[in-house]
Amino acid sequence: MPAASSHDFIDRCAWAVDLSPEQRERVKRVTTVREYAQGDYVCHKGEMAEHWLGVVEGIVKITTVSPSGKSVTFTGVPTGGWFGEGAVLKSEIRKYDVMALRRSRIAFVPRDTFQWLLDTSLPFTRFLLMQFNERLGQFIAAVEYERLLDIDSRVARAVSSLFNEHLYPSLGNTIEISQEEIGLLAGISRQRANQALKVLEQQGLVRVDYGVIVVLDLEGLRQYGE
DNA sequence: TCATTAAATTGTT
DNA sequence: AACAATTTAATGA
Repeated sequence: MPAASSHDFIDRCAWAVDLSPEQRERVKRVTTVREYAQGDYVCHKGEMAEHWLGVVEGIVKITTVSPSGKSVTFTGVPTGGWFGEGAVLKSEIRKYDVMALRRSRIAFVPRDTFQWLLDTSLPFTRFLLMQFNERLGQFIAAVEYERLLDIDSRVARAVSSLFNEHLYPSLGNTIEISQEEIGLLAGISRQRANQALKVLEQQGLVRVDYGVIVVLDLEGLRQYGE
């Protein structure tokens, strides 16, 4: 079914540029793409991980349930981001839930192909190492942000975590995201997201346009509230 | 290119 | 949650 042209997004992935034509061909052949509506779950905690997942278009959020029972967002993953490598690598179950914040298309790379790339491509292995390192950084930031009760700070974190030049290189300093989606991401109401974004805009950290957020001071955004 | 309209998003209560 | 205002995108003259 998948004509080569329908999987062109593979060519634009940072981890694919250094693959051999044969490797890329195999990836394109076995990769499937599924579409999800807003609010749909891409995968659930506890499921066996059979695929490495990429956001072809849209945005998803990765959440876990804290011991106290409340849902806490680990991070959002925008277009161009890949996730789920941890569970695939170790043939484990998913450690989190993944929900689409808007209509999104998700790519599924089968586990055996993922393993094969790891075995045969040094550039791919390097990419994965980088990805793990960046995610570790995000995790550390998330642990700190857990104790931040201030809503404005949490929104600042949620937005700044979307801007990572290694994990999501295609993003630049602008992201198309509505305030409702910010609310979903940060676990707050759209109204409160609107309020928080105004505060951040007044501080000169972001510019809020129609359906768009432009980051003016990424470092300031990351450190906001500390 | 401009005007009209519908849909999405934002501002406010 | 509801409503009004604003912006965008699509349509057709």
